[in-house]
Amino acid sequence: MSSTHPIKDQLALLVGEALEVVAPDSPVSLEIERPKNALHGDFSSNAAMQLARPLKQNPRALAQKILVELPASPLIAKAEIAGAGFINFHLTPAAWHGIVRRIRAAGAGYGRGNAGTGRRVLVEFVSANPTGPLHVGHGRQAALGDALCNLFAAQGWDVTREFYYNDAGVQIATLASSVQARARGLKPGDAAWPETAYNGDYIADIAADFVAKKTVRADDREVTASGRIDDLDAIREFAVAYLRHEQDLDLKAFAVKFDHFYLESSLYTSGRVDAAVRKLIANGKTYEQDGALWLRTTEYGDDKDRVMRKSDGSYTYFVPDVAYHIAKWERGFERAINIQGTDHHGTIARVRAGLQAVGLGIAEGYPDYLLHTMVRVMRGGEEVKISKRAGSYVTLRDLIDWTSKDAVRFFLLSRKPDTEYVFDVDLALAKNNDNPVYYVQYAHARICRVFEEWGAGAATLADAELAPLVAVHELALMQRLAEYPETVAAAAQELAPHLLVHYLVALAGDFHAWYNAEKFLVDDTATKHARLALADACRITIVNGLALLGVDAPETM
RNA sequence: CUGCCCGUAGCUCAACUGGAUAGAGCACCAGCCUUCUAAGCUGGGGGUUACAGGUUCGAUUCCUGUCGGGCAGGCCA
Repeated sequence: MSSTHPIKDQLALLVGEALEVVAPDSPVSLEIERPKNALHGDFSSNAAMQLARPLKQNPRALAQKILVELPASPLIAKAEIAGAGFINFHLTPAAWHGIVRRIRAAGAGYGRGNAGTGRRVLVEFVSANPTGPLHVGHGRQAALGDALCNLFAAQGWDVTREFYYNDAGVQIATLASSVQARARGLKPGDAAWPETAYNGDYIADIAADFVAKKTVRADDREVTASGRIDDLDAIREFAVAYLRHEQDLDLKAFAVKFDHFYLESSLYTSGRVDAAVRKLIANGKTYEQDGALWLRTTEYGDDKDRVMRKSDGSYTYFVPDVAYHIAKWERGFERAINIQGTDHHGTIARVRAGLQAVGLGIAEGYPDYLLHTMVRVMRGGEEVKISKRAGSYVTLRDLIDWTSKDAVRFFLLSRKPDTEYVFDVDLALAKNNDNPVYYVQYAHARICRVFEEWGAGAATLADAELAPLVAVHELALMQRLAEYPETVAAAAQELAPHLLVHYLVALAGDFHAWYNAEKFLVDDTATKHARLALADACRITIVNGLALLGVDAPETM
């Protein structure tokens, strides 16, 4: 287990050397931990406790032997045995000063790793069908997906962002007939208004532009309206392009950019769906019953077999999904991550079963899924009601307009994806410490302001002596800064961007506490330079962390 | 009824994936004060980690059951 923590790594090496003498043949998982209680030092090792059983020795006695063999190091002020057999390390201030130098030398590279170097991952997210503007749930996906991509890229992965959608299914047919009804002058509530139609006002906008023969250009297509109201195909094409363009604007406002748009219909036209079905049949994983074709998904842990091809000859929705994921695999993505709402969790077993059943050697558990729950919106102390039937719902762009791209991103990333989130619009607008985005961005702005006041650039601090950094707030801040790389690594590995959000809030808290306790621009030059260097390291880390979340770090606020 | 997810301070959430006395922020209480950016700062009270068992040196974390909440359970997507 590599920790990626600069100081833990060095301590692990030291303990490892001692273990080679004390217990050369007993492999222990060398983990250096940070004790919760400050009295237990800066770091601890439980190696002696792990070895007690296999070596049949008292853990405290083992700890003593390890201590004796521990190489001397300028990092360690004191190492002692405590509790059941922990070895606790108390570090010298100089050990922490190395962090500041390391951060300032690495700059934008601080926190980057190489765990994914040479590996390709495809992240599929948003994937909204073009039937309306993006809503806040899509916003959560967009924030999660983009942050995850940034995190993987920071670990060296070759990342592709993909948006998958259907431009030809039942929902799209409904969209087309809704626009057609509007183009004919009908409104929701009229006797002739189709019962299943979408009622939103935006449908009328599309109809008006279609009649006016306008041209719309989306990121992946361009269509000019014919204006012929009886041509449902033409209406469908125009409406799809129109709403794709609307979604592009939503995504642009949210600063999310996709590498590819993948069409479900292309899986049919390219023959991929048929090929996948033939493969499943040839492998004996299917059977006919009641006029339908079934897939034996129970062979792969599903609780019942699933219909692939309905008795009317069309495929159920997960068949193209299987074909799509075969394509992902064949395109060379050893890893695929899908971000979806928890309401779709039923598809996971089916898609994975289909991928195993085709027998192409696709890794078990491919693809990964990151599921998220719904988002509710509070404004003025009341919940903003979302009613799809009435055609009124809070769009992603509403939320961005009411607050800001940064607030929406930060807030939507601040909770574990699988817990329900209530977005508080008033809190997102608050300019005080209750607002976590403000709190973090303000820490950055404060540092920038101090440097402006000082009047020279951070580069002039290259040779700054850091010995004056010994105050408790300074040590706490340096400890926090040292944890940044492993936080980024964990957030990527566990598909958990919220870990980085919590980290940044804590880092900002450490900074503000220090700022409140000490003045930086003091008369003593050595102290001043040391503090400015630490502030600069803090600034670099905040900028790097916010960038991974897709949040800006303004210099003034 | 079945499957998946969740349950931690009054509220919103953490807890480095099995470590030592479970931590922050709101809110509450008590002081302080306006300084490089101000809309505050410092301290304090607050917990049987839903409940009951189990696994082991050690459990918020892993296993079983119960209770409570969310989402699913279509030849819909």
